[in-house]
Amino acid sequence: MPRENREELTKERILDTAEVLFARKGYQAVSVREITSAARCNLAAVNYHFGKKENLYLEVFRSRWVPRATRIRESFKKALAGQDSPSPPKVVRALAQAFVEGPLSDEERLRHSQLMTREMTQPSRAFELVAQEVIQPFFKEFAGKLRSVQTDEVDQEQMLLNTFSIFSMVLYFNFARVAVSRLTGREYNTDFRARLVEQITQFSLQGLGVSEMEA
Amino acid sequence: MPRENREELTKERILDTAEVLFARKGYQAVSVREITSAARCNLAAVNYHFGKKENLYLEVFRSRWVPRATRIRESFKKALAGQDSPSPPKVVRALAQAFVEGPLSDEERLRHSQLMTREMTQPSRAFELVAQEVIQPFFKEFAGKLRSVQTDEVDQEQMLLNTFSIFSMVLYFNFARVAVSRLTGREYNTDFRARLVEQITQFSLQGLGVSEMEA
DNA sequence: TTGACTTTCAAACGAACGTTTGATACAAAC
DNA sequence: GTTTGTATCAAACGTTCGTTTGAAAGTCAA
Repeated sequence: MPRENREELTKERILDTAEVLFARKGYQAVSVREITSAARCNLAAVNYHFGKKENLYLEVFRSRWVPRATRIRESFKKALAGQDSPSPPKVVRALAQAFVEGPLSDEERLRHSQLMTREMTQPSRAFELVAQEVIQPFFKEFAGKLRSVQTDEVDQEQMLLNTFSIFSMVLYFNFARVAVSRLTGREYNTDFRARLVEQITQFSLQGLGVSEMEA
Repeated sequence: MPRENREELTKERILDTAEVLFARKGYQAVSVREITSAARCNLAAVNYHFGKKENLYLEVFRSRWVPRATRIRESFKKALAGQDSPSPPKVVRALAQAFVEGPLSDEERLRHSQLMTREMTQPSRAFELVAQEVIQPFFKEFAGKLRSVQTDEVDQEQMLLNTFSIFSMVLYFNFARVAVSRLTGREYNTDFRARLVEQITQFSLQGLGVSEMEA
């Protein structure tokens, strides 16, 4: 096995494992030993490849979280491709689908929103990365696509707050899925996810003051 | 100083300190030494009064979080007192106010929603307590007050999902206040909180399909 | 085959962790 | 005044933590 492959394999395995564990338990609750033994490599590998534990956490966001956020965003874009000014219902539905059904696996979605929620409740150095490279651009793009229709009446702050409102649902229905499943008594499967997309879409559209019949 | 007072003082001081730190940094990220030195007592006090660290965490929820949730709920009830079937706008506004302006101080609100968010993303033994004694009853009460107006059209699951949608905003605008402040460029002060109540109320009412003019 | 370089490994480092211990101080009961 | 029970304390317990070390194994160019 060539040198570059071997190096990559261990490093990548560590990143994959670390992301799962950090998302599930949080930074402090995961030990380096737990990561390396789950990734089937030596304890010293983390320090060799990443210098220290904190750098590994940051690298998880750089090399795993951000690309996944990009995939979600691409999925959102693709759903609206070929329409110069898509109607609000289409924009909102595209958003909800990208986040709740979207291109990710179920485990990936959970991981993604768990890591994000952790950074929002307790921002670390990774939050800068997340805010600058992902959230802010995406919010602007989303607000831009919505504003193209409902121009003058709604000022920029209102639009931003509306985006937060929609986004709060998207985030909540992902990270709080245990609680949601428990309280609704419904399993978190394909059917229920479709139902959640419906809920987010309809509630948001009405929240925005847009008739859903425009679609 | 009498025996019972002295005992209580230390124990209560530990609970107060522990709640602040657990909310801010999470269970694992807070050490017993950090708690006891911030509470100005001996290291062994935690084990003497609570047996072990995990019991202290649970007791924080029992003796601090739940009573605070009750205060929020009472505030919500009081705002609707004397009205046998309050209009949806009044119900929703009462909810938003109870959570965003409400009877708590700003720090208390942040603490409250941070602890809650932690339990939703990563349920511990405290989640059972929170779900059974607080969330479920409150959801039922809230849904009941809303349903009294819009009876037949909306089934129970729909009502529950609507409640989740509203609740997601309430939670989000509290726990993600750093991110919200950063992205809106607005300080989290009295004015902005009033603005957030307005946002949650209006967005939710429209989301529920209720004209805000009914108020 | 040698030498330079990269990666892996077992072992150990000091520090910090949650918890226990036994002594001490103190208030109330007899 | 002695006994009983409670609360606090400094000190130490064994364990686990993140990190470092130096040797071993491996790759590849010269």
